[in-house]
Amino acid sequence: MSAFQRKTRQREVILEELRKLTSHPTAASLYEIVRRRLPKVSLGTVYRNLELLAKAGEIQKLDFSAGEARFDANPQRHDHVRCVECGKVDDIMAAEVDLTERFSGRSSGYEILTYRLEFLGVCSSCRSQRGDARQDAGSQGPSGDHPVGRKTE
Amino acid sequence: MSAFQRKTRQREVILEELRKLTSHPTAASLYEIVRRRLPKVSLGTVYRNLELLAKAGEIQKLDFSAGEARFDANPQRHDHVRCVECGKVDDIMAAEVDLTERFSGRSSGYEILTYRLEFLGVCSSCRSQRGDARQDAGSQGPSGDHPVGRKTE
DNA sequence: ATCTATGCAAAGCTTTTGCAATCGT
DNA sequence: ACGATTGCAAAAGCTTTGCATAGAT
Repeated sequence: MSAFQRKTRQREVILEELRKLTSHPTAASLYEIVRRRLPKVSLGTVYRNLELLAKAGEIQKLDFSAGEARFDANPQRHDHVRCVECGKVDDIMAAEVDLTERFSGRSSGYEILTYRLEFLGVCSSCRSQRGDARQDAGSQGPSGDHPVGRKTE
Repeated sequence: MSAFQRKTRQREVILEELRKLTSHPTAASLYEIVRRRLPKVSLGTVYRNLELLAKAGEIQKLDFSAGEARFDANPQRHDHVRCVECGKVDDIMAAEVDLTERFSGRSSGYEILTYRLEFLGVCSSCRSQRGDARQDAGSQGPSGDHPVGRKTE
């Protein structure tokens, strides 16, 4: 199930260096670090390997917006679900408790201001197109009816 | 404390149109919509106003990664805290329950695969620099300067 | 009459990609 | 030897910005 067909020095070093860090580096900063061991490596290779490693489940890519930013007329903090296939984003009410307080209690050293919670999944529309049969509660149904505060109007 | 000094037709229409939508549009798609009412509007103006509106708290910008993606050597799902001042990202253990199940129970129409939870706050290092005095014992050790932070905002 | 906000276009950034050369198997 | 992977550089998004002008107060 590996996504790689060949083992390369570049990928090996990229993974090794990333594992040494607890700082969640960007591709560019990891590139600078990897370059100290492989001066000839290219930024493109770093990007390609990070992508492959993430797909293989070896590492994790942290990026919510997946390219473009989106805007929500509702300024209130609330949660979202994003369809990983079509990119659609819906509002949801996921946590009935405010997670801010829950985490603020711990001595993290951070003064918590807010948080963002986003679920990733497949919407009913994409599931049916995929032939996955099951498709409960209408297409936009439940998520369509303003689950989150004032959006009405 | 409005962030705007003048009221303009462009901003008015942008906000109006965004409020009509439940689809969390991107700047580009909102631009297309606004253009139907203001054919001469520019994409730059849409970006500028969305930014202003978000800063003013009228709307919300949905984008976690704030530009660059970050990579985490730990492939396991876990939560993060991001310092809104220096951009540093730390791992945390925020929820002891798996939120996937919690949300999957509801008929959202989505087949939930996973989720991302990110807290936003101010790290102890930035707080002290800011003269905010208080700075409790962080569990992260020397939360000094990672080679990561950059122009996060 | 000010001076902010706009339109237009160019520039900036991060990320992706085409292609010939390289290197793992 | 085959072809996946690389390095290089150009290209491709998305977003920001400089500048002269329009427009709000």
